[in-house]
This record gives sequence, structure tokens and C-alpha cells, in this order.
Amino acid sequence: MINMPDITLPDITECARIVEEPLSEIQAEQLARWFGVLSDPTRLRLLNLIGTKGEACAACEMVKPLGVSQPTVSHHLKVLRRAGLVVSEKRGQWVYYRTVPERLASLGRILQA
Amino acid sequence: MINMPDITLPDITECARIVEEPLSEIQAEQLARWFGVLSDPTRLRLLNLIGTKGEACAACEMVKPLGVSQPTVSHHLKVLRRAGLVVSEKRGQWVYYRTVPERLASLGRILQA
DNA sequence: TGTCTATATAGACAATAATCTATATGGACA
DNA sequence: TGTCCATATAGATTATTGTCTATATAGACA
Repeated sequence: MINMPDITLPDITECARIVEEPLSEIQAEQLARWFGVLSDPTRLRLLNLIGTKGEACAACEMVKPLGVSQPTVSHHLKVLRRAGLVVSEKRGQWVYYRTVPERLASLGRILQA
Repeated sequence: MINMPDITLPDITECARIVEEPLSEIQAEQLARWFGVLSDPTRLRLLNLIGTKGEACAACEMVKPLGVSQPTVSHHLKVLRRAGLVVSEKRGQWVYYRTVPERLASLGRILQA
């Protein structure tokens, strides 16, 4: 079965486009947290690795190419999962990850004027 | 005269869309730095304030509504300026800021699959 | 049911970054 | 030219976060 995000972050499309409508203090904090998820190179590489492969297994396909420890990969995958940017699915002994492109896209739209 | 960015960050459009083409370690680091600029609520509020007003003066229009000190505003404006997300122009005694929407938009496109 | 292995958690540590107060700078205008 | 005010810098402090090692968990499969 597919893991859903632990934390349901507010629907990005509800936030004003960044340079158009006024942004409340709370919205700014939520948005900042979103961008914070993307502000780490290891997480971006994980996201990219999963995205380009279509699907990737945590330990078997990510630890070695990224050159960081297994707990570090686990930690970052959790951050991505909680943000809803990836979903995971256990098959056999391994956990496979896929990206959620719509989630990324909706974040991207905030930056388009 | 208009201030240009101190640091010329790599053209975002040269980076692969995040979930499509492979991302090098260096590209990931540059991208992460970009998103890092957007990962602070105070900076997002500054960007939004400037964007919605069309133009805003540093001390006279930003310090009070944001509820942070003048040096803090100055610091964040510098970060935004160096990232090329805003440009500044001195007129009379004040420095006025404008956003650079294309710069934001190109960053946004990276997230669109 | 027991063992083995993938993944997650705990806890420590180091680096980064956001904020403040105090002070410097520099340019506008009398 | 001198004063004043907007802005920038310096330096200290605190909070956050990314990483590691060590260990726990949990579930697949013999």
C-alpha cells in the first residue's frame, strides 16, 4: 500500500502567487517551510534520482550514489515524504519511492507571476 | 542607477527540470542555495511586500510592517539582491526595491515536470 | 517461529543562519 | 561644508539543521 504524507501541508494553490497578492505571516511561514525542504542538495539529488529513474529503492539505489550514510538517506526521505513530494511503497523487502510531480508543479506555480 | 546582483548565480534554465534530467552534485548545490533564499519567512514577506506594492522603500515601508529590526531587513534585502530576485535604486534619500519576476519564474519552471 | 536484513530512531556534534544591539558609512540637503 | 538620517556592517548569541555512529524495529522468508 502507498504511504500518504504524515503532515498535510496547506494546499499551495491557496497561497497567493508570491509577487501578486498579499501573503499573511502564517502563509509565509508555511511557504518558507516548503522551500526549506528543497533547500538541501542531498534532498534535491534524492528527488532527482527518484524522478529520473521513475522509481527507486531507498538503500539499494540511493545510499551509494549519494555518498551519504543510510540513516542520512532515511532522514531526508522522511522529510520529502512528510512534505508529500514523494510517496513510498513497500514491495518484498524493499521500500520504493516515486515523486509526486503535481506537488512540485504547484509549488513552482507560486513563483510564476 | 539600478543595482545589479553582486553574485551572478548560474542561469536556472540551464539546470535540468528537477524530476527529469540528471542533476549534477554542483547543480544540486546551486539549486539548493536558490531555494534557500526562499526558505525564510521574512524574506518571502519582503518579496511579497515589494511585489504587491510594485516598489518599496527599505526602511520607510518595510521595517514596521515586518516587525523586525532595520539591520535584519537590510540583511535580507542583501540576500535577495545577491540572488538577483530584487533590484534596488536610490532616489533622494531612500533606496527603492523592485522584484525581478522573470528570475522567480525561471526558478518556478524547474519544479514543473 | 527464528533469523537476517532493510529501514527507522536516538542522541551527539558541527556548521549555518537569523536575529539583535551597537556602530560605521555615506550621501542629501540646509 | 557640516549635520542628519537612511542604510550597511560588525560582532555576539541563539536556534536550526544536516550529518554521523550506534541501536532499535519490523517484516520477509526459510
